[in-house]
Amino acid sequence: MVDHLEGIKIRIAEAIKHTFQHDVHHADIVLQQTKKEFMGDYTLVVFPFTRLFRDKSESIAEKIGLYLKSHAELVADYNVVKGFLNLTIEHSFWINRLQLLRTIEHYGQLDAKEGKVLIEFSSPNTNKPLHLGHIRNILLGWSTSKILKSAGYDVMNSQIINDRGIAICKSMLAWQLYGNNDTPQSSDIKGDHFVGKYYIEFESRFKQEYAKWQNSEEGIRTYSKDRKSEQDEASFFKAHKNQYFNNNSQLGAKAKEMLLKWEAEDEEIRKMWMQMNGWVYDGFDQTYDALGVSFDKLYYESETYLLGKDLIAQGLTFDDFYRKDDSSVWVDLTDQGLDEKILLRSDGTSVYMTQDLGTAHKRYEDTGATKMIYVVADEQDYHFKVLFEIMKKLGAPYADGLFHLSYGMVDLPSGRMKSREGTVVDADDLIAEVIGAVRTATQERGELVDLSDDQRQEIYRKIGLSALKYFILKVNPKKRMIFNPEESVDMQGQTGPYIQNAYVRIQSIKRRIEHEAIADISQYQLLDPAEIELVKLLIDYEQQIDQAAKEYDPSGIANYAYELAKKFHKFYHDVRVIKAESTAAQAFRLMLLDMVAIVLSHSMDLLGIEMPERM
RNA sequence: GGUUCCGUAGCUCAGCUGGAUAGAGCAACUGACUUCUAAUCAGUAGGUCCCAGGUUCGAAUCCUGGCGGAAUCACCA
Repeated sequence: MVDHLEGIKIRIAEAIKHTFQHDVHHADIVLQQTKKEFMGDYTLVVFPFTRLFRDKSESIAEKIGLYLKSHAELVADYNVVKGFLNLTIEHSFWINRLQLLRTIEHYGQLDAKEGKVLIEFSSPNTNKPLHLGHIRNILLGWSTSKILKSAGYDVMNSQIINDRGIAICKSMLAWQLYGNNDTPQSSDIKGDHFVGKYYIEFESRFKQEYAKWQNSEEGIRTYSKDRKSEQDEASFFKAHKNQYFNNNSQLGAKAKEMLLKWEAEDEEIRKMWMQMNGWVYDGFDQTYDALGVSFDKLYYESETYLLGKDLIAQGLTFDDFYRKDDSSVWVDLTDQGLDEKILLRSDGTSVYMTQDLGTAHKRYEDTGATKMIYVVADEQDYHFKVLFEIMKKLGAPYADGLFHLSYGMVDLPSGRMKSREGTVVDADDLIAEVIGAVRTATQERGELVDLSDDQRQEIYRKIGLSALKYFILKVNPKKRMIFNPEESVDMQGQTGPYIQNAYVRIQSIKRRIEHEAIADISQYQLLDPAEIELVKLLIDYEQQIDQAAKEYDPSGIANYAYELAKKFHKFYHDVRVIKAESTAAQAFRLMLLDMVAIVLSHSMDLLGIEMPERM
C-alpha cells in the first residue's frame, strides 16, 4: 500500500527540521482534506506544535508554508487560517498520481499478510427458512470476508449448521403426524419453506393442545397451585409454557422422545432427519445462490455437539477450573469481571459453551486458522466474551485471534420482528420483491427495451440486490438498524443503484469513444475541481480497505463508494468527455474514468454487489 | 439491580486515532433534459450532537455522573 502523500509529508518534515530544528518522522505527519469552504487541497494542523516549537500557531503555519512554497515543487500555494496551514497542490501531482494508479495491476489488493482467517456467518437452524436477520448476518459476513481478502489475508468462509435438537424434531414430528408423505416436490414448495411449514404446524397444534389443557381440571389445578400472587391467568400460562411442554404435553413428549431416539441413532429417525434436512439444504442453497454467497467449509452441529469435553478435562489441570461436589465442572472468570460459568452438567453432559469450545479447537486443527471471526448478533456478546476468556485460560494458540463481529438486530418500522405475530420478513420473499420493484421502475423509465428478456432479467437482479444489500451494509454493524421495506427499494440518493448508475454512465461514454486515446496526458494542465476531487478519492482507496479490514466494518467501504459515485456524478455534470476541449483533456478524462470504474466496481464487489453495464 | 451497546436534522444514517461555521440521503419547496443515460445535477429550508460536569489551546468524538432505549446476566441454544 503506497502513501500517495508521502512526498508532501517528507517535505513538511524537512520544513520543520529546517525551520525549528526538530526531528519529526514524515510518517507521523497527518494531513487532512481541506474543508471546502477554504482554499487548498490538504491541511496541516499546527496547534500541536506550538508548545514544542515555542511559537504561535499562525507563525508556525506561515513559516512551514513559506518553506514549502519555495522548496517543495508539489506545493503550488498555501494560506494560513488560525492554526491551519492549507496547501494547494500542483495540478501535475494529480496527473502523476493517476498515471501511477493506472499502472498498478490489481488496485485494491493489498500485500499478503500472515495468518489464516476463518470467518463464520449465517449459521442457521434447519427448522425454518432464512429471514431478514440472517440476511444482515450473511451480507456482513460475506463482505467482511471479501474485505479481509482484499486486505491481504487468506480467508475461509464457514458456517455451523444447527441441524439437530428439539426444534428440528418438532418439524419432523409434525411432518410424520400430519404430512401425508408430502414432499417439497409433490407440493411444489421450496425445501426450507416446506420444513418450516411443519414447524409452524407443530407450534399451532401445540398451542391448541395447551389451550385445551388450560381449561382442563389439571390445568386449573396447576394454576391455582403454582401461581404467584398477583399473577393473572394469561401471564401465568405464558410463563408456564415450557414446563407444560416438558411435563404434560403429549406433543412435547413425542418430540422429546424423537430427540432421544435421534441421539440413540435410531435408524428410522435418522433417515427422516437426513431427508428433511436435505430438503432444507436445497432451499438454503437457492437462497445463498440468489444472494451470491458461498462457503468453503461447513460444520454441522450434529457432528460437533459432543466436542469440547476433552478440552475441559485438560482445563481441570489449570487454575480457575474446578469440579463441584455434584461433579459439575465450572470455570471461574471473576478475575476478568465475568461470572462463574458451568462447562459440564452434573450428569456429565455438555452445554452450549462446551460445544463452542470444542468446535473452535476442531476448526483450528482442521484449518490452522489463527484468526477466527464469529458473525453473530449482539445478543450473544456475553457468551463470546466468556468463550474467548476461557480459550485464553486454556492457553489456546489462537486465543488472541478470536473476534466476535457483533451486530445489532434488525427492526421493522413497526418494531421488532416476531415470528409469533407473523412479522418476520422472509429472505426469499424480500429478494423477489426488490427485484420486482426494479423491474417496474425500469419499465416505467422505458430503458433496456432493445435487450433480450434474459439480459433484462439479469440487470433487474443486479440492481434489485444492490438496493437491498447497500441499504443494509451502509449501516455500521454494531448499530441496531431499522429496515424500512419501502426505502430498501429506493434507487435514488445514497443507494446501491445510484452507485451502479455512475458506473453505467462511464460504460456508456466508453462505448461511444471509438478511438484509442494517444494524446500525452501531461499536456493537460488545468484540471477541473471535479477531476481533482476524484483523484483525491482514488488515491485514498487502499487506506479505506485497510481500515475497514482492521475494524471489520463494511459500512466504511459503502460510504466510500457512495462518495466516489457522488463526485463522479458531479464531474459528469460539469465536464465533457466526448466533446472535451483538447485531446489531452480527453485522454486524461478517459484514464480517470477507467480508474473510477475500476474502483467503483471493486468497492461494490467488496460489498458483494455486482455492476450492470447498462441500466 | 450488575455488565455491555446505542442516543447526531421530521425520518434513515455519516462524522477516522480530539481540529475550522457538525455533514449526506429521504421527505418538503425552487430551478436544470434539442446535450456523454435526469436512477442525475444545482439551490432553499431543517440542529440544545440526550443532559450535567471534567480533561484540553480546541470535545459530537476522551473521562465521570445522570436520563432514555436495547441486549444479557439458565445445569437453553
